[in-house]
Amino acid sequence: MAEARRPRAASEEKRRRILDATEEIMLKEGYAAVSSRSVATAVGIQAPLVHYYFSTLDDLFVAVLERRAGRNVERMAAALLSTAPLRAWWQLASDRRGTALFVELLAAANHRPALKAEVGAIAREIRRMQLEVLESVLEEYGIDAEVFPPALVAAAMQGVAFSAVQDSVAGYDTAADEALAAMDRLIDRLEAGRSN
Amino acid sequence: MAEARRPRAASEEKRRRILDATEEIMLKEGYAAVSSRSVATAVGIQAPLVHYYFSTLDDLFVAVLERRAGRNVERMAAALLSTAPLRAWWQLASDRRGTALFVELLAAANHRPALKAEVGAIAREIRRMQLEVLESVLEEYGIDAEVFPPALVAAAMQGVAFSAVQDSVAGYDTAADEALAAMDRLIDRLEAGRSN
DNA sequence: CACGTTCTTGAACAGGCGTTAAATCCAAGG
DNA sequence: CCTTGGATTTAACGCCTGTTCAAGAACGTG
Repeated sequence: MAEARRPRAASEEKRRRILDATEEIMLKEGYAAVSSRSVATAVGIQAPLVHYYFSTLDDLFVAVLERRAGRNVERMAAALLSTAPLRAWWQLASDRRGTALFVELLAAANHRPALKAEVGAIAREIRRMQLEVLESVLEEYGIDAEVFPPALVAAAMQGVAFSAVQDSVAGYDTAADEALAAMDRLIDRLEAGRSN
Repeated sequence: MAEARRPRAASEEKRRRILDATEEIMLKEGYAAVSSRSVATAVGIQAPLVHYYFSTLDDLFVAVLERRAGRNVERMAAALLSTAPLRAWWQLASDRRGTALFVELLAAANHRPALKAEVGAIAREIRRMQLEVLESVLEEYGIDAEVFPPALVAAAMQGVAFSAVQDSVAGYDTAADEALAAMDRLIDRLEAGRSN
């Protein structure tokens, strides 16, 4: 029995290029513009080759999400363990490219069950990590957990980032940059006054 | 020159039914599922008739947004003038159906310039109203405008509602209902402690 | 009833879609 | 050098798309 031959060096690289191109298209033209042909053109290959690497478009979307999410779960875990958890978390949450992509994935997930399941699993995992840390750390920040329970703080971090970044990226004139700056200052204040 | 004849009574009704069907499709299958044929089928007419009422799909999307937004601008204006502005605002912002539709419109706007312009105009108008009221009312609520300036409060109201409602509607298990409940209590507390 | 407008349809165009099957290319192993 | 098998392409399938055009139906008015 012959040894399993290793795939060519170029093939893992090609997977990466396909995922990169898909992200780019989602950001520039929306998730609905993602098709085997549009992705293929962007990469410089033929459409069926996309299906060779990702047999259906659902698989492709899920792969885009998983690559992003895998990195983000790690980063969030590291952020929450850092010496300034709120600041590190906020920096992650307010990433512009990530947020823009998130809007598309969220909307796409609404009518792609496989993607929706994956989004749900990742969202739950990340929130679980956040809540766990907040349980023990809110007090150090001097935040009254009666008034601002972990679930609300987590929703606020996520929500403010989402709302302001989305408006800022899209160019909607809603004082979004002012809100982002104020949030920066608020986080600074909280980190400075942290008791531990 | 003959007097301009009024359009038939049924035709305004048909416009409404087309817009209703479009909203329904956006909610159930996403904005990408909106097509002249899918809308026509839902209404029980032929595809070209959709174009008779809304000559392009862009026009249709913009009309959906405008109908919603028109109502919402009025409601928000009324809310901000009410005796409990934050509570009324929060009730509006946390509307489930409106939020779900908003995700779709936001994503659709990212690659439909005409829609994007309209979203921008409406977002700016609503935010302007909110900021104006917050300028004068934050103090009454005992909120330090140095720490929580109007822009941040507005982004937070919008963001928390968006984040929690979206997760709740999609069924993502992220303690969203807990966050919504906590926000309700927070608003209650603020309204109760209002000095005016 | 006849006219003119409004509303509605049937048919068609050119193009894009996801996906499959078969054929071809090409590099490495024996 | 020739076989093997992964990587890639060409061709094709049936279907859906936005939109236009011309024809027809339904209706209010003179």
